[in-house]
Amino acid sequence: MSLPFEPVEFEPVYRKVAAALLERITDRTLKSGDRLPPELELARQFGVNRSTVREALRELESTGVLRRQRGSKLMMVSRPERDAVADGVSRALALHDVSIRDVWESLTILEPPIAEAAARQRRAADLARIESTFSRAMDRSAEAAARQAADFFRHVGEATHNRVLMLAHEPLLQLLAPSLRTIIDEVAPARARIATAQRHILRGIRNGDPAEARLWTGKHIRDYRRGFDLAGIDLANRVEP
Amino acid sequence: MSLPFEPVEFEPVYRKVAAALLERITDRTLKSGDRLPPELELARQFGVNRSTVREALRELESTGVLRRQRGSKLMMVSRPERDAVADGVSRALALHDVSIRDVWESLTILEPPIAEAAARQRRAADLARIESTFSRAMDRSAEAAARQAADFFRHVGEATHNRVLMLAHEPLLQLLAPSLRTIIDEVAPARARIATAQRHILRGIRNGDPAEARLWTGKHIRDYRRGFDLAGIDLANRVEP
DNA sequence: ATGGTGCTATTATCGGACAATCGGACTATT
DNA sequence: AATAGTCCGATTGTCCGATAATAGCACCAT
Repeated sequence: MSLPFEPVEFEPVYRKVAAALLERITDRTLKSGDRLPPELELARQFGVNRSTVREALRELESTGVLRRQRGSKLMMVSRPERDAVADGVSRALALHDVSIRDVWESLTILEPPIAEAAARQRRAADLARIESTFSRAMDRSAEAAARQAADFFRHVGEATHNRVLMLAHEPLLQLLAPSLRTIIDEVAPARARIATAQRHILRGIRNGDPAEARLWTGKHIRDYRRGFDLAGIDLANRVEP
Repeated sequence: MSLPFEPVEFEPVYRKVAAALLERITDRTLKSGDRLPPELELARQFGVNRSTVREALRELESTGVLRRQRGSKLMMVSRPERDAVADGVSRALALHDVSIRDVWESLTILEPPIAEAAARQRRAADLARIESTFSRAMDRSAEAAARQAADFFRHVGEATHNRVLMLAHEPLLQLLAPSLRTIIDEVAPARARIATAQRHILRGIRNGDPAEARLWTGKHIRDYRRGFDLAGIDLANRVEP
C-alpha cells in the first residue's frame, strides 16, 4: 500500500523570515551593497521577535547573501563570494568521503577545456595575472609552491571569464591542495615538471593557441597522477577538508 | 605604501561556537547520524547563552551539516545533501549575473566526459535508473518534459559514481531548467530531438561504449544551442535562480 | 581638510519565561 | 501480542526585557 498523504509541513518562523528576505535579495528588490534595515525594524515589519530575526540573519549570513564589512555593524546585502561557496562545496564533498581519485578525475575533465577556453577568451589583464603567478618563485617552501600551482589554475580559470567554470573548479583546487603539497615535498622533480608544464600552458594562452593550452594542460594533469604514485599517495584515500 | 598591519580580527561568539561544532563534525568526532546534545547542554558546555547557541545552530543548519528529520525536534549531524549544496551554488551564480551562455558552455565541457565516464563505470542499477527516466512520457506538460530531460542528465551523472562530477553539474541543470522548459514549449520538434539523443546516449552507456555516449551527448548539447535560437532566448540573458 | 568630542542607534549577549510538542514509558483495550 | 490511549518530562520555538560595547554620525575646533 502506498502513502496516500503528504507529510504535513511545518516551517519555523525563523526560516520563513529568512526565505522572505532571500526572496527580496534574489529578485533584486534588495540589491548587493544595500544595507539591511536594523534588526528591530525587521522584527516590527515581520511581526516577530528580534531573536527570531537574528536566527534568520545567521542563516542568510552563512550562505553569503548577507555580510558585514570587517569591524562594521551594518549588515549589507552581498553576493556570495567564490571562496565562501567553494568552501561549502569542498566541505560537503569531504564529508561524503570523496576520494582523491574522484577529484583528480574531475580535474582531468575540467582543466583542459578550461585552458582551451582561456586561450580563446584571455585579455591583457588575464595574461598579466597568470604571468605574475607563473613568475612567482617555485623554490620556496612546498606550502608556497603548492599555493602557486593552485593559483596558476585559478588564474587560468579566471581568464575564461566564465564564472560557472571558475566556481566549478575552485573546490577541486581546494581539495587537491594537501596532496599537491605532499607531492612537491616528496617528489624531487615535481617543481621542475610543474614549471615546464606551466610554461607551455602559458605560452598557449598567450599566443591564443587553444590546442596547445589544452594539450599541455592534459599532460600536466596526467603528470600529477604519476606524482601521486611517486609520493606514495593512495588515490583511494579520501580528501581532507 | 603598503599596509603594514593586518586588520585586527574580532569574531562574534556565535561564530566561534559554530566553528567549534563544525570542527567536531569535519574531524568525525560527531558522525553523520549522531544526535546533537540539547541546546541548553551545549550552552552550558560552551559557557554561553542558549540564544547564542541557537544562532550558531542556524548557521550550521543552513550549510547542511545539521538537519532534523521532518517533524522531529532532535537535531542530527548530517552530510550536506547534493540538492542543498547545489541550491547554494545556483543562487550564488544567479546573483553574479551568470549568463545562459556561461551555463551552456559549461555543460558543453562537462556533459560529454560525464557520459563517457558513465559508459565506463555504469552498473546494472544505474542503467535501470536511467532507463526508467528515459521511458517517462515526454508528451506531458513542458514542465514535466523539462524535468525529465534534467533527470536524464542527473542519472547519467550518477552512473559515473563520482560525487564530484555529480555535484559539479547539478547547478547547471538547475539553472538551465527554466530555459529548457521554454525551448520545449516553443520549439515543436524539441521533444523528438531530445528523445532521439537520449536514446543514443542510453545505448552508448548500456553497451559500455564511451565514444558513442560522448559523441551523442555532444550533439545533444549542441542541439540545445539551436533550441535557444529557435525559442528566441538570448544567450546573454542572465539565468534565473 | 584634519582631528577631537559626544550622542544615538544598533548589535552582541544575556537571563528568564511560556506554550507546544516530541520521545518514551506506562496502561488499557481488542 | 499488537494496537490505541494517557501521561510526563525534555526540548524546542518564540517571546520579553535588559545591559554593555561600539559604530555611525554630526558637530565643533583647529
